[in-house]
Amino acid sequence: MGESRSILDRIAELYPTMSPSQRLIADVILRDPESSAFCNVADLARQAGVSESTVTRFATFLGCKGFPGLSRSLQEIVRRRLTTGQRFQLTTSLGQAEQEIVQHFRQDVQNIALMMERMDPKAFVRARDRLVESPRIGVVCSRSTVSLGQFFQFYLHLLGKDVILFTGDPRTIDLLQRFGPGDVMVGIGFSRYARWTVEHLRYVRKKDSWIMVITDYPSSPLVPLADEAFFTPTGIPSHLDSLVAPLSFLTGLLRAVSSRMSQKAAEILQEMEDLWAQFGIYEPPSSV
Amino acid sequence: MGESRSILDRIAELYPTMSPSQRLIADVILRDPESSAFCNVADLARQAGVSESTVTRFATFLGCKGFPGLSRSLQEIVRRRLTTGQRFQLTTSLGQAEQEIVQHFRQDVQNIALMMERMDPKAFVRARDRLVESPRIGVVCSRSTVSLGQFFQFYLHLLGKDVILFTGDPRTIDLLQRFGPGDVMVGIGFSRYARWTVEHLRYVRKKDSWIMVITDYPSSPLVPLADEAFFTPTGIPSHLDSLVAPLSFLTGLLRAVSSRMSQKAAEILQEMEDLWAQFGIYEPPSSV
DNA sequence: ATGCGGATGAAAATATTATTGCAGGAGTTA
DNA sequence: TAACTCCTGCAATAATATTTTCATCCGCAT
Repeated sequence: MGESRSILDRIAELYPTMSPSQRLIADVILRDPESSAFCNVADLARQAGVSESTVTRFATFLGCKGFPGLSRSLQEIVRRRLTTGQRFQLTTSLGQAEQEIVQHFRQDVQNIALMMERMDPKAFVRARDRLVESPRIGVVCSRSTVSLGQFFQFYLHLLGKDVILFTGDPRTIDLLQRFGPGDVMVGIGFSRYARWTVEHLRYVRKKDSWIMVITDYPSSPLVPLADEAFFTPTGIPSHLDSLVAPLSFLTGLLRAVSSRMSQKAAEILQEMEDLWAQFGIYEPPSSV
Repeated sequence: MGESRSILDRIAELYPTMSPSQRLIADVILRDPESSAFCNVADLARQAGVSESTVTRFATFLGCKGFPGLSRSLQEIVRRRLTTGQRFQLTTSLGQAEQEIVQHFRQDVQNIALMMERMDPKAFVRARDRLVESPRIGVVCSRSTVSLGQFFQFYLHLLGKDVILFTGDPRTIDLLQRFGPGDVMVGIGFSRYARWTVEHLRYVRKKDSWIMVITDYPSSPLVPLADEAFFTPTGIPSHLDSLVAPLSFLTGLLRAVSSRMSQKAAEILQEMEDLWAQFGIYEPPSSV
């Protein structure tokens, strides 16, 4: 059954046995196989920063018939993607479990598409501007959506914002009192809305902070508490919601904020780099 | 140079003025532009049943810079088709900010699609089974990916699993020692891999636990430490990765696990319902 | 019929692209 | 440190692909 697998699998498989230069080439291809399919030896060599010889040797190393062989294999991938296309018609021989997972991914894509169609760009821009302007931002979430809140907080911190996460932890609840006019509160909650989230927002509402919520339906109890509401589908209601669409929304919002604050963001990031370096936060680029 | 229009339009436009042989070539291209993109002069000549000379003359006749020029134009089409999900052509009169955000969502969709197309269903099922069988599961993540780990942990808890989250908190590090053969460790990390995550996994590796990792590229330092690796794209490398595809993957995995454990999961959930009710976790369904 | 103009293909000429031989260099071991 | 092994890039070479040349053919008007 060896021949049914794609050249990409083969590259990944042989990756550990590759020389440094070969890995550079592998990286280029794996990062964007579709583009590589259009490259000739020179292009690939330039992108990988190695000589052309190394590229052709790489191709034979993979067991291809010279570079053209590798090229053809990559083109196969493009072809398959074009024909099976985005309809995800993966092989018919998939079992029950595989069918289900494909179904799941398809639904996530669907969710994002839906969210996109329903979103009001004006509202999005308004929310972005509020976030850009407000130095203090609160995030209310609980249970499964805490992960979303954490994600949001993490990146807002990188942008220099003061972000307080309210997840139901009694230790932080006192901080709620600080919020007032001019502050921004972000509420996140989906069907079977946690009571706690609602109550929190209800309190903040009285303090006249500006509230935006991310929820699933207009009938959500969060909506009447919000100055601006965004709707992101979470798929079939079950005990296991998909938070993919909301995460996509939050990421998009963060990017918009970041792009708006690009000057300041760049400065902060620069300082952060030093800090990270000093603490050795990141793995050094692959040795050898 | 009004290059905004596609070469296909130009071919159609000039069709009436073409000679019979040229029309033969045009037919071949128009019938399947994507395949033609990978043809050389000889291939195209053979398919159209004309000589090679006629093909090159055809290319210059179209105003292309020789046959390679035509080739490039066709490849452009393929590229566009690969990068823009055909469905979302609502690039109407949106402003700058709106363009960016639409672009972002589109990329997330693309990421999920890519992840799916590149995933090995067999590996997915293997991972699912490991998770189903193992009572103790560890999750290693840090910084931005903590949100993913939390999400994963939250739902595995609902499924009755013992899940320990290792995020770099020194207070939990001692729990690492508990892991051994038969246990499952899940590592999550993306480009500019946090050193901490890598070291953690390195330790666990020695203890013979089964390790699965979710990362972006085969060149990731997490891969050599793993028994099973899954690749999920995170979009353009920047300080702000999109964790949408990884989240989609994790959600899918959770659903698969849950569906596999349906009997037990249902029981646990039933008990949980009582618990939730007693604590009044959820907002009561709205009146009306 | 005959000569003319455009179109075409075979093949030579040219340009491009891929491969290989070779030497230098980095790392490793004795 | 010396000897060895691998890896790599340069440059020469080989292979392919593309373009051009040129002879021919076909239809058409004189």
